[in-house]
Amino acid sequence: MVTKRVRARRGYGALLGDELLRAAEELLIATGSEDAVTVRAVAEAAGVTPPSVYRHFADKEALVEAVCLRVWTELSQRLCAVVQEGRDPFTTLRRAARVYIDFALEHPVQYRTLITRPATGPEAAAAVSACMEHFVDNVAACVDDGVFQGDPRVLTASLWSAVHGCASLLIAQPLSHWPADTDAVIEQTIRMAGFGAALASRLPRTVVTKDLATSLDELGSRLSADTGGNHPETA
Amino acid sequence: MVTKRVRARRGYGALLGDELLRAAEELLIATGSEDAVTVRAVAEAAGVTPPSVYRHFADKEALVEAVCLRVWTELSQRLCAVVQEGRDPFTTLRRAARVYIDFALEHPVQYRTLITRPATGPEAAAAVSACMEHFVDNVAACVDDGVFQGDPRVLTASLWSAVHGCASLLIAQPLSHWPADTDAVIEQTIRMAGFGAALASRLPRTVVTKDLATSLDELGSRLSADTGGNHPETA
DNA sequence: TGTACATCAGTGAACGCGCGTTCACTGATGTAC
DNA sequence: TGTACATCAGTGAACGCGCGTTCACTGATGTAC
Repeated sequence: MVTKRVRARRGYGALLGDELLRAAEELLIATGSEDAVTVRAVAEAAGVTPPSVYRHFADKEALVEAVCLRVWTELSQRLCAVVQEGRDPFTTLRRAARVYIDFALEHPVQYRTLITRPATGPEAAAAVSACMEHFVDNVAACVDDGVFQGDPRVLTASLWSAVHGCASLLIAQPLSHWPADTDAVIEQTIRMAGFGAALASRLPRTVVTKDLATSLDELGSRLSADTGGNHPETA
Repeated sequence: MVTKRVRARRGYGALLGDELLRAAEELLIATGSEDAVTVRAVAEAAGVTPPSVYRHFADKEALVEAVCLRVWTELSQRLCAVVQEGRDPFTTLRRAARVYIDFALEHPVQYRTLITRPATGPEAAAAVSACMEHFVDNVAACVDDGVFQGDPRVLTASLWSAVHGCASLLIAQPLSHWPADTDAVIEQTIRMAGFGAALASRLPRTVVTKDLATSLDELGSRLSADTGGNHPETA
């Protein structure tokens, strides 16, 4: 039982709306399960009785949708901030990927809830699209730069798959199946996706494994020499 | 209301166990939601009363776990079949990726349920590990072949991220944000992941976008010439 | 071949619970006169 | 400055529901004698 909330002054009733949203999100975090976010639990966490919730949200669905909207919006803002750092598109893309995964790992339950629930309301749908568009725009810029080739939306779908998949697996699956070094997995995934998207469109449908390996070795040493002899990270 | 089930002959009580499993899985498919799999609903679908379920499963949890085990086992078998086709490791890996994604899209709800729920029982955990190991073994073989470099478990984690992420996004997110051509997205993702894993470990930490693009262009035309002048798939 | 009986598959009714939601209400507070 | 009143934030009690689970039971069936 949480301390009872002091009733808002007249004209300030809307305050409870925010408090309910915060309470719902904290409940989600604390329990790790969307099922725990019940109207009753949220009301109690906010120090209020269940019917009060209905003064601010049409029903439970609207409450959960509002929570998701907050999270999508925050993610979207973070990605936007990355874009505004103004680096070249390829670097920006990799930075955005890292920010995306970090965000997901910082808010595992919220991320899972977001990505599982198709956004039902128009606002939430817009927030999802906004996230997506940050990636698409950046990928299109990579195509303009010549580093990627092909349909930006298809490329984005693949890149997003890798990034989302990495976050999703790290959240969902127990550590036992995974390498201990989470950071290495994230970095490897981002490099794989970025360079893979650049390379895949340039290769023929079938390649001989040995030829591929040899060509990649040559390419690697040439580019390493160009950048001052950095050695590839072959642990 | 489903037709009532004829009571099993004496000594054949275990039959109901299978029927309940099938009923539960069909319910999962039909409704698209794990929440719809209630003891009551499963019992009714099998033409039986709720208490009967407890003659075969300790509780609801055990029932759901058993359903998941079936699905993991089937996926594991399919991947095993791919490995046994006996192609070179890199090709096998790409085939396995395709089979994995196809399986997930054929069984979207089951796949989501599987990947969301950490396997609680020892049998299910073993089935998950088995799936994972198919990939790890194959990736290790690719390392032996020289096409990949680095820790097979880290490489596998990244490859699995891409493959799982592709399936997961296709299942979870509405079509609106996606390119219409699902098949193109899947193929692009698999190529990106495979070639990306091969390339990433060979590149220095930082590369100049322009140099990368030029080098990749050269590499692409050389490999295309080798295989008889196939043109890269730059739609 | 007949019959008593143990075993087994499945039932009917009920339990307590927590859920989302509704309804008529209370009592504080700002405002009009 | 005082007071009546409309408005507003939030309440208390209850509704019907479906859930997982338990319990004592029923009645068919194979088997031992």
